[in-house]
Amino acid sequence: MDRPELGVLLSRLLRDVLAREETVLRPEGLGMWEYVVLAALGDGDAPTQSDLAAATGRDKTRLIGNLDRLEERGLVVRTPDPADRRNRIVALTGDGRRMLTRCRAGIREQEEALLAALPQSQREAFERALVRLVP
Amino acid sequence: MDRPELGVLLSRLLRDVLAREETVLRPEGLGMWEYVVLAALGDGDAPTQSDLAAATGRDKTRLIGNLDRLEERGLVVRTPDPADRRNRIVALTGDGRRMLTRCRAGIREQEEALLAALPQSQREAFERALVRLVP
DNA sequence: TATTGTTATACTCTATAACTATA
DNA sequence: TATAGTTATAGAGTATAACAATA
Repeated sequence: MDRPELGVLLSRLLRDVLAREETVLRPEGLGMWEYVVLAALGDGDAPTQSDLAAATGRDKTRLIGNLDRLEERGLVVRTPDPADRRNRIVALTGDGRRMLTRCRAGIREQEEALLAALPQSQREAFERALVRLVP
Repeated sequence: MDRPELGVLLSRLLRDVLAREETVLRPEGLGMWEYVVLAALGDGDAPTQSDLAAATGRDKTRLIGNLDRLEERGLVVRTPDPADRRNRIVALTGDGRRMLTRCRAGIREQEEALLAALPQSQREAFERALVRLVP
């Protein structure tokens, strides 16, 4: 098949997807990485900041600013771990969970709009292939 | 279908693709953007630096460092446009074209290796969908 | 001594605004 | 005056190392 290189196609598509996500997140005053952090917390397995850094593929030092801002806004809380006082347990607040639910719905809508350009069978193959290719 | 968000899937896949490209480009001493510039020149339509900036979606000021380095290595030449002396025509040299051909072949190999994980029909649907989705 | 969270520093990219030479 | 190419400066994002508290 003759087509542009994967790097070119994927980077352009990703730019489009991120721009669509931003139209959802900006009205909520949420940055991209802040959303990623909320989403990781919503998925459960990220008790400490170290775990959270690993789960989001981010550096622990870059996480701190995001958590500071999210905590200021009352979307997450950091509480010292009684078992090991070096750790700080990060958790969503009620507001944080509602924010996450709202953003996820908006992003899902954006994805539907984007993928609507594909015939159904091609769309399914695309999604399956993506999941299979991702490391 | 229940799957991770497109942004997550695409950014991970793109990271993998770029890492594979780098294994091809690094031995040639070529940076990612330098390769992008060579590829745009190889595709023909990019006479002036302005055109080249537009074709690669890059800023004209960021292009300059890449062109400087490529010219030092003898992979491209910049010649003043006799018709409008403000313009500088950028063109591949013989070495530049050979470098491009070599890198393209290596990158194509890497893509084949990556896509080999997919059954043939799914792979074809994936590639068609990608091309259709890209803006 | 090793680890968690934090702060500080430096380095890379990028964006913006000036500057030149041509038109 | 406007444009192509260049240079310089400042800003964001990232990586690295050092630090305090705890184990």
